[in-house]
Amino acid sequence: MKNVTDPEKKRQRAPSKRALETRARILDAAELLFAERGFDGASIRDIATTAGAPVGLVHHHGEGKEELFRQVVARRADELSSLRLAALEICKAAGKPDIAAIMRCFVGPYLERAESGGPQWFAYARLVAHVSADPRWRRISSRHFDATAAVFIDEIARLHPDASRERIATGFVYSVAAMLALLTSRWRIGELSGGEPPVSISGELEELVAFCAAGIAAAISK
Amino acid sequence: MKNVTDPEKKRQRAPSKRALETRARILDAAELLFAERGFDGASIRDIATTAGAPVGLVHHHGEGKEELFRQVVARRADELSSLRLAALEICKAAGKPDIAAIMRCFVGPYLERAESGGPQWFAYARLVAHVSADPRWRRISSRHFDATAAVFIDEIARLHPDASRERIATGFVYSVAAMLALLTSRWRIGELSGGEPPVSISGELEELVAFCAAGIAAAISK
DNA sequence: GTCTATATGTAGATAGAC
DNA sequence: GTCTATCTACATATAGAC
Repeated sequence: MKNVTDPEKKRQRAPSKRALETRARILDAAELLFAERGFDGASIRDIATTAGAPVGLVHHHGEGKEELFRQVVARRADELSSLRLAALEICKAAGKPDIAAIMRCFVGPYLERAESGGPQWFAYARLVAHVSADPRWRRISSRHFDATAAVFIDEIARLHPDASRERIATGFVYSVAAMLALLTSRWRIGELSGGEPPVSISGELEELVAFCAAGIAAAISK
Repeated sequence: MKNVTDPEKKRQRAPSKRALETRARILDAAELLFAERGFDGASIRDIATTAGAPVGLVHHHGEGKEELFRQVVARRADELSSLRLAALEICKAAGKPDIAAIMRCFVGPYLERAESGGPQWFAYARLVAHVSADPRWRRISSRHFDATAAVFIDEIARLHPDASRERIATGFVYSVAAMLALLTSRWRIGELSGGEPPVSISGELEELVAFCAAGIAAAISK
C-alpha cells in the first residue's frame, strides 16, 4: 500500500528537504495560531507571517483553511495514538493493569511530551480544547481520537465486566477533560490557589492519574 | 447604591419593556452563535439575523463585539453564582457537608437548569468551554467565575485543613472540566459507548458528583 | 515549490433619518 | 431605541510568472 502508482494521489515525486521544512514551519505556525485564537480567529495571513512564508504557499500546502486545520489536528493525534497504544502494550505485558495503570498509559505520553517537547505541545492541547468545544469539528474529533479512546475503554471494561460501558465511557471522557484542563488551565489553578501554577507538568502526572482512576472507579460503581 | 444620580452612568431613563425584550433576544442569539462557532466564527450580522433585529441595533445594545461577548458570558454566570452560593448555604445549615455534598451544590444548579431551562443553557456550556480554551478571555473568566470558585475551594479546604490549597484547586478545576464535558460532549460519550447518549441530564448528577468527589479526595491525599 | 498580484466577498463599525 | 446606508479593512482563494 505504499509507493505504488495510485491514480487517486496527485503528488508523484517525493518533496525536497526544503519543501518539507517549509511545510513543517507552516503547520507549526498554524498550530500556534489556531490554538491561540481558534479556527476563525487565526487568519491565513497571520499564519503565513508567523511561518515566514507567503500567503500563497500556505494555501498550496494546506489545500484550503479547513483542510489545513484538520492536518494540524491530525499530525500530533497520530503520534500520540502510537505512543499511547505502545505504552498500553508494555503495561499489559507486565501483568494485568488496574484503572490507574491504564489511565497512566493514556495521559503519561502526553505529559512527557509537554514536559520535554516544547511549547508546541501546549499549543496543541489548547487546539484540542477548541476542537472539543466546537460542534463543527466533531467529525475531525471522531476520526482522529475515537479509535484509541475505544481501546482504552475496552481495557477498563475487561477489568470491570459488570460495569456498563456507558459509565466507563463517561468516566473516560471526564478524565480526558481533566487532562486537557491541566495542560490548558494551569494559570487558573495558580490564581485559585493563590500562588504560582505548578512548575513541572510531569510532577502532576500521579496526581492526575489518581484523580481519574478514583473518579472512574466511583462513577462505575455508583 | 441604586438609582442615585451617577455621573459615570450614561443611561438615565429606565429602558422600555420592548427594549428589554429586544436586548434579551439579541443576547440569546449571540449566546447561541458564540457557543456554536466561537467569538470570531459568529458575526454580528448572523447574530442580528437570528435575533430578528437590524445590525445597528446589535451594536447599540452590545457596545461592540467584545463587550457583547462579555455581557453574554456575564449574564448566566451571575445567575449561576447566586444559585450555587445559595445551595451551599442551605447545605451548610443542615450540617457539615463532605466533598460530595459541596460539589453537588456547585454542579447541581447548572444541571437542573440545563434539564428544565431549555437549550440556551446547553449553548452556554459550550460558550464557557470556548472561554476556557481561549487565552484571550482569561480576564473574563477570572472576573465572572473566580470569586464563587474560591468559596467552594475554601469550603473543601476547611474540611481538609492538612491538604495543600494547590491540590484542592487542581481537583476543583478538573471537576469543572468534567462538568462541562458532560454538558458539551454527550454525543461523544454516546459514540464511545456504542449507543445513544444519556437521555436525562439530571440523572447523571450523582454519577458526576461521585466522580468529582472521589477524584478530589484521591488527588489531595496523593 | 515558490512568490506576487489580484479577484471577490464579508467583516465590524458608524452616521444619521425616524 | 430603531433601522438603513455606507465606510474601510481584511478575509479566503486563485491565476500565473518564475
